Amino acid sequence: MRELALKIKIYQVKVLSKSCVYGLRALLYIVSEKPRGAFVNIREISEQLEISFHFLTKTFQVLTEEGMLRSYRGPNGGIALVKEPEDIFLIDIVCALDGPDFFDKCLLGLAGCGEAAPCPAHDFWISHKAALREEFSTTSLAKMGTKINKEKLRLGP
Amino acid sequence: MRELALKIKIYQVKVLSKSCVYGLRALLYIVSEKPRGAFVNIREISEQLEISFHFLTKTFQVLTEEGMLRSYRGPNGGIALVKEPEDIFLIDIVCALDGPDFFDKCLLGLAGCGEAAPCPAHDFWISHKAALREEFSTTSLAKMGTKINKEKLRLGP
DNA sequence: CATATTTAAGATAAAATAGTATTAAATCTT
DNA sequence: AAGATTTAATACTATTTTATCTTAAATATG
Repeated sequence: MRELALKIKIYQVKVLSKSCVYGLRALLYIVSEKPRGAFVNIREISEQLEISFHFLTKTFQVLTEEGMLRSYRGPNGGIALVKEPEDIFLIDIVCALDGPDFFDKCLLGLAGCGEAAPCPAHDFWISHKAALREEFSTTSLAKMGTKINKEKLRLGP
Repeated sequence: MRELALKIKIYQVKVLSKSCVYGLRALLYIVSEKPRGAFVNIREISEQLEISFHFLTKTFQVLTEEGMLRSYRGPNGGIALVKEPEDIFLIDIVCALDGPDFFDKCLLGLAGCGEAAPCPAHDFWISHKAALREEFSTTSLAKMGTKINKEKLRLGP
């Protein structure tokens, strides 16, 4: 009897890490659903967005270390935004969770790629990444929160 | 004596997988350095671009399975492009190695995100990913090869 | 003060990705 | 035909990312 080999390939292209995506969704949830400066229960967020509680907790810990969130233990505790939503931009969250060089490095991963010694993809890639960086740098949590409520956009399943 | 804990965080944002980047660089090397249709020694490529020989071999195997390359064993063997460099586009390589949905899915990873039920990032993300897809779809290996030679662009260290 | 609630921190496990090594098969050269 | 060269295929190891679990610390409440 011959064996039938079936190979299935799972494709995945990453742009942002899971941690980063969870962080973005969670903060968008907070600004769109909760009053300003309120401490929000992590468990509630994890249930609403169907994200693992412990994983989300660790993600928030990074943001707390970075000074973006403050945390409060005990009953009615949780996490809260330190700054006003107008002053927090998407890029801040991405930088905190995925590093400062988001869309800022060579597509081909060559060290020192730049005007002086460009890789073949340099000039078309640089224009797109600059545009994306601009977009992320100028879009605040407040703006997104308003948009989410007005257009009834979804953050979870 | 107290212990001094030093935590170093390595940041990495992935756009393309290593395998995909290696594949792109390798094929660009072939079209910019070698005569058309020639069989190119994998070892040579790996040494020129400083990529692990075995890893590159595995990457080429995928491209061979996909029908983009043909391979030839034995002395003076190697791999060669099946189609003309004019007819191979960057997106073909990316699709073969990183999957067909490059820049084609929701930034926040929400299944079914689209016009009907968009996530908050949908409309600004969609325009950029469309532009990138367009760029990758219309840039051929031949075009890149010419450009690399004319502008003396680099593919390795 | 005791207890319940909640985040913090660390340990561990699972999954995905990247890299290495070994053996087999095909082809050329002599 | 024998041996050398080179890709193919498989197995193994290491690293990184993601996810889970457990314990500790802080806080509020009765």
